Amino acid sequence: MTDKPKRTGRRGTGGDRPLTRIQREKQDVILEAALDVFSREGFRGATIDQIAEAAGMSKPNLLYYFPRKEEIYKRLMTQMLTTWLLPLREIDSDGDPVPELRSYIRRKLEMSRDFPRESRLFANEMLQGAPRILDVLETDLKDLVDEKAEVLEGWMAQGKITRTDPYHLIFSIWATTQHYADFDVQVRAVLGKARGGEGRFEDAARYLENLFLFGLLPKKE
Amino acid sequence: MTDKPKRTGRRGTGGDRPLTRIQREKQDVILEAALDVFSREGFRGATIDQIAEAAGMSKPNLLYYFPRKEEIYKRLMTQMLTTWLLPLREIDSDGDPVPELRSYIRRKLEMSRDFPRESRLFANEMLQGAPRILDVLETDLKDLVDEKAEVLEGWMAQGKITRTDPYHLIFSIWATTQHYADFDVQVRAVLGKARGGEGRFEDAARYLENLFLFGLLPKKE
DNA sequence: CAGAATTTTGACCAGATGGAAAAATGTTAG
DNA sequence: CTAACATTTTTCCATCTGGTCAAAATTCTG
Repeated sequence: MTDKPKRTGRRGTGGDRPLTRIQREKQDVILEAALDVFSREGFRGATIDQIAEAAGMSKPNLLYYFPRKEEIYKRLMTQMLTTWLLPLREIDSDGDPVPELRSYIRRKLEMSRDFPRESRLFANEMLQGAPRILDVLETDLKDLVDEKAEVLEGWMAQGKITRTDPYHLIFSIWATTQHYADFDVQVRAVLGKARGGEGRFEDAARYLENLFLFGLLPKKE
Repeated sequence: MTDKPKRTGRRGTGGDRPLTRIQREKQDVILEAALDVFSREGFRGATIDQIAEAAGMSKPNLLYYFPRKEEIYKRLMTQMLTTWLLPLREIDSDGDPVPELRSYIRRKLEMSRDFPRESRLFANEMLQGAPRILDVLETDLKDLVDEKAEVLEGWMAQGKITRTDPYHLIFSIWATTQHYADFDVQVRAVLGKARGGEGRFEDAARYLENLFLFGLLPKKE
């Protein structure tokens, strides 16, 4: 009655055998295509057919690599979450507050520029109430933010930055930087052809740096 | 061959006759339910059945009032857009910059608190690339922002606020305030039970006011 | 109240959608 | 080269989805 180690599943990627070359390649192609579709349409709005077409393969073929839609989505989510939080992790409590914050903002803005689909994927999940990652938000993310909030509070106690709410400070950095990925259409539409080109990210970086450091009140000379 | 003014359509709301009481009531119920579903699932992700159930009526009955899904969505969009931009319109070029901006931020934050679904509906449309309202963004919205950007530039010229990019200034107010509606789950998850209650909006208001006025550098005494 | 108009329901339909099964084809280690 | 395994294609299916239609039920109006 003991199962021999012989493969029982005939599915491409179900077992524990190491992935073949083709499996690795195709999975990447699928995830890439899925990122496109999911980040635009959300989980419900995306269809396997759309993803398969974007990946250049047939639906059953795609389902050979990911047995169901949700698997693709989950993989994208976890993949994205780690890279997405990297900049926050990198904030160094031993560093100087101003350059640390400045480079955090810059890095987040660069992520919006270079990985807008990841940002939108995340935003889409949030809008839906984060049904599939709520637990991660409440544990891993919360822990990380708690930790960094303490760092910020330390800096405030030392008088290096002004005393303010560290959580909302983090929120405001997230909001302002991710805005350029999530609301990209709007940003372009409002800036128009003249200013909506690639330069918009440099403009945003300059503006945000100033905002976070000095606010809007004119400096008294 | 001339059509008599007699109703040709048998549909509830197709013609130009004034709406009956029931039509007005039911349309409101439907729009309310649709706001719930569309703001969570986006246009593609939402189904007529879901909306009908949320509205407490059968699908064909709902389709009697709105002949197709898209009609409901379009109505919600235009309805939302006007109220959504009200606070921006209300910025008064003759007012004092600081209280004007302060109250603009407060109003936008109140909208996130009181109309989070409208905010999410808008965000959802943005994420999808604004396929149905891109023209409005490029005309009405752009014009309005251009106008207000000029107001801001006037204030800057007078030295009342620091010289900075007025467009990105507006973006940053949008981003930070709408964040509390669109990313509500995340905000709650990170703040936890202790601080995630209703007080979070007051905290946010206090924080944002400070950020926009003074930035994060400590004030030199 | 009767007749007209409006509203609601139930049955139905065509196409989309997620997914299963099995046959056919390709790849690769011995 | 070939058997074992991996991949792809074809066919198929049940359910979901947007939407139609006629008949039944209800509401309004004179």
